[in-house]
Amino acid sequence: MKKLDESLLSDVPPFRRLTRPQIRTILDLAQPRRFDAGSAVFTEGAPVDRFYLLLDGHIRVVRTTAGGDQIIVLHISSGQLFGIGAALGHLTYPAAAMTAGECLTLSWPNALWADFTATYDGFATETYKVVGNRMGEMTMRMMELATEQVEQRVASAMLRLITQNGRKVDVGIEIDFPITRQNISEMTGTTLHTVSRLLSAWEKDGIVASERRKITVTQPHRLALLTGAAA
Amino acid sequence: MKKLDESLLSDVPPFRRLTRPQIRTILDLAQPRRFDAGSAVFTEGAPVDRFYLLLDGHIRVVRTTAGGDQIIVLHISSGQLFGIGAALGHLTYPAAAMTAGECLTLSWPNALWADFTATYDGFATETYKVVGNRMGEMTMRMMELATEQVEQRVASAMLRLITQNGRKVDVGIEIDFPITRQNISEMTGTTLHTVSRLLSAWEKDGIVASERRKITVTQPHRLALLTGAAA
DNA sequence: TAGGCATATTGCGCTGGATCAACCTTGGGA
DNA sequence: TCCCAAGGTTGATCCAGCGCAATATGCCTA
Repeated sequence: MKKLDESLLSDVPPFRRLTRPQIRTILDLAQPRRFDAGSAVFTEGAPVDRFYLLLDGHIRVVRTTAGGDQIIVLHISSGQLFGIGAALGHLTYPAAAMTAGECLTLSWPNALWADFTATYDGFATETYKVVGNRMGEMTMRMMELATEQVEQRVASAMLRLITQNGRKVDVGIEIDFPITRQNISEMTGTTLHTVSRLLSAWEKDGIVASERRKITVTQPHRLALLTGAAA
Repeated sequence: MKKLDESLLSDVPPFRRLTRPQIRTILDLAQPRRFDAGSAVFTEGAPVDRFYLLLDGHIRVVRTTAGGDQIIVLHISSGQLFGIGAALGHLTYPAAAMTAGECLTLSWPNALWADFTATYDGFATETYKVVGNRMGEMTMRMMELATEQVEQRVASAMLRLITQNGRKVDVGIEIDFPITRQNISEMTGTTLHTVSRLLSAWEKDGIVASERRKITVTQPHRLALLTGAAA
């Protein structure tokens, strides 16, 4: 196995304040791994034994209800830690991590979590900042689910996707990973049928352009209007 | 101001592993305060300057949407830390803390957070365990909002209330603080009308008994059936 | 004791969006 | 080259629960 380059971690917030030798040490302890599109990095309920860093690709954090419905709790984009149950006292993962497209990860055994936080200044702080942000996003989602109409929720979800996972292309901003109507319905608490109808309508209005498993937002500002301007 | 007794903190998870002298030190740094029912300990968007411990009473963590709707994110019961934006890198409180009934709090300036976590073994770990639990509860709520019918959501919310904030009385389990139909609707993303109808129906069936601002669950197991047995 | 406000109840009509159903399109594998 | 499974579209129907409205009731203040 060839050595990992230190530059991999130098831009990742939790590691940003570290020296090259420190990063070298951490990399040498890491287990790199590649995942195919649509596979599970870990599953809901599995024992928390490692924590992960997403080097490349996109990951969906997914929970399944007793009734069998899946919902997408959040998306992880490259450069973020995930599966950090160790930091929150979880014994089992509360959700599954599914790859959206091919992914590269690093991971470390749980036992190293305490070492990292104790040894590397800023590691804990930066990590918990991420946790804080995710909690903030989750409360936003809760508020939307509780108070907004489906169209507004879907518009909000799409805006969040292009903000966090967008890639600029000539006709607008494209969601950086394969995504289906079904996926969007799992993010917004609706059905793929309704999402399909909304996207069709928006496409007719020139707000979005979509192909199979791919969505591009051509007029983000108009999408933003749909978000809350109905009031 | 009279001295606070050390026994106040000896049963609170984050402080449980500490010695008496350590607790003495922490108490001497704390600012105690009493709040009337229905007042705000802090408001959404206010700068995070202190973190709090609820000694007695109950607190609702509340966010308000752009459209003016309030939603209740979670409830804090006595013995829990809250307003711990300091631990998550928040500069402003992402939600307001409203008292449900009279409350007693201790609070410390943010600057002490780093001291506490560094000095007192287990303080950080225990605290982040609480954060982990709250995240878990939030994802549960999101799943319910996204996939379940109103009746199931309200039943789940009521069960959660009596589990976390219930007091055993002779006829059943009573919610330990004043709560209105409106409050419940703000927890479940519905209207006070629908909640009122549901409670009326349940009362007729002998599942709950309610007075103004007070609800007692007389048959928790039947409520649990309503939660998911509809499938 | 009266007045006023917060809380709760209940009826009615309407509609957003789920459900059911049929069919189309695309791309990858044999 | 053909097949077929995954993904997407669109029409028709139905109903849970929201919005609106009117009324009731307990509680606090003066």
